[in-house]
Amino acid sequence: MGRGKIEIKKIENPTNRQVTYSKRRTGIMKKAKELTVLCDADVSLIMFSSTNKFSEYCSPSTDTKKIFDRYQQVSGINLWSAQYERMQNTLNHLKEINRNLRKEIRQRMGEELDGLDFYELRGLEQNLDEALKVVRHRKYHVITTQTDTYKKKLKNSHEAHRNLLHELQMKEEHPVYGFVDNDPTNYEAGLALANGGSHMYAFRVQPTQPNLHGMRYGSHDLRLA
Amino acid sequence: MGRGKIEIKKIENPTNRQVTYSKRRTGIMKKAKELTVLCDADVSLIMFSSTNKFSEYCSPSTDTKKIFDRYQQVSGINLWSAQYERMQNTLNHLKEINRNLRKEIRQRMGEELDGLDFYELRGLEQNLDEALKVVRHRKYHVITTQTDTYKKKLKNSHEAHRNLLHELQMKEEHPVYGFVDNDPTNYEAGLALANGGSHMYAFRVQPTQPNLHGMRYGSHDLRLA
DNA sequence: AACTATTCATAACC
DNA sequence: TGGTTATGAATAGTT
Repeated sequence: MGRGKIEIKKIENPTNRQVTYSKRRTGIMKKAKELTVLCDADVSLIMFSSTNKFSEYCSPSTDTKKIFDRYQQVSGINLWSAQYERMQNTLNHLKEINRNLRKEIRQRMGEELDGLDFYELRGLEQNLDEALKVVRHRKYHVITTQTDTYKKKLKNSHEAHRNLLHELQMKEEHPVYGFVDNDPTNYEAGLALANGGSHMYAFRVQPTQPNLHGMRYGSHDLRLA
Repeated sequence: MGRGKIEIKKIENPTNRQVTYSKRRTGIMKKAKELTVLCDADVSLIMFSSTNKFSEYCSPSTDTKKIFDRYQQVSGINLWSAQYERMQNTLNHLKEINRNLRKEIRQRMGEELDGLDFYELRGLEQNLDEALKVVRHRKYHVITTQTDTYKKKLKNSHEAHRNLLHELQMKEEHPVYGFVDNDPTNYEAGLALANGGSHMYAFRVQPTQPNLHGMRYGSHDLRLA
């Protein structure tokens, strides 16, 4: 299709090559467009000339990235750089660690003990025993500290109340008696008064069944493992 | 270029469309090849028909992946960013879960309890307590089972030994006495004999300090967290 | 899938 | 590069 038939082999003259590239590039692009329109196809055409000049055509209905994604799915070839694989490995490694962590937690909850030999069981038992002691200690510490805190708050509250009454008494000359509970041992009731409600129930040790569903323990998101 | 000029618009007849697609596909592929050879260019051509049939051409000197990498560099568009981001998110999510799992384990070991309130501590305590019971029970079960197993092994060993002696006695007429320990309660010593060594030490409960470094508990790979 | 009349792309030239 | 044109290639419609 030209003034003469040509052999399909590399054009050695760089200028000619460039000219031909230019002309044929527009030609193939036109073909790509026509294919897109006539046949309702998705086409991606990427070209680099021998001088590394870049041109592309892509169907208007999509974009190059989408074509690549489809290409990946269809060809099964993973186009991604090594980084992708590295990430995938990291991901799998994390999942593996995750599985192990979950297993350890389950074992620490007394589940899935079948795989453990005597020594592991003994180690786990000792570990749990130690932990239990520490947790108990901590629990007592917390309840004691909080009790102290509330005692102090109560004391402050009493004082504030007293001062307020005193002020009122002074300013309005309307003394109000029989209102303040001065028993310093009844701090729970005093606190309820100070905080304006039954907030203190939160600190009463309730003799309920162990409700671990409400606890964080053993309730992690399992979707990704 | 056919029996008549056609308008460049979607061919509504699906059969015609498919035929045209097929013809033009080979045409454009030929063009791509020619461009590659004549002009020493790198070309990637990807097509999806309206029926999602996939075909591609790529210059032999390179491959689609390389073309995509070059495309990325030249166009500045990061084709993987979305996927990459998704993976990154998954990764972060996993890491987060991982952190939480580790934290839970540490708390189950009696560490890092500062953030827990009274109820959480009480829940943890109860949970540990339950687990401890189960683990203890399992430990006893294991030691009992293994003791039984070894008792049986010992018994078999004794029997085998006796039979052997008996055979020797019968065949060679050289009776050997004073060699067999027939006390069935001394199964540990008997087993040591049967197994040819001090293997049974492994089942003596040693009064050592809890050596948790040797245990799996709390010794996970922390590099990725 | 093959044929062919026709249109189209383009090689050589400017 | 861009335009012109003779020529071969591609292909629409048909079988």
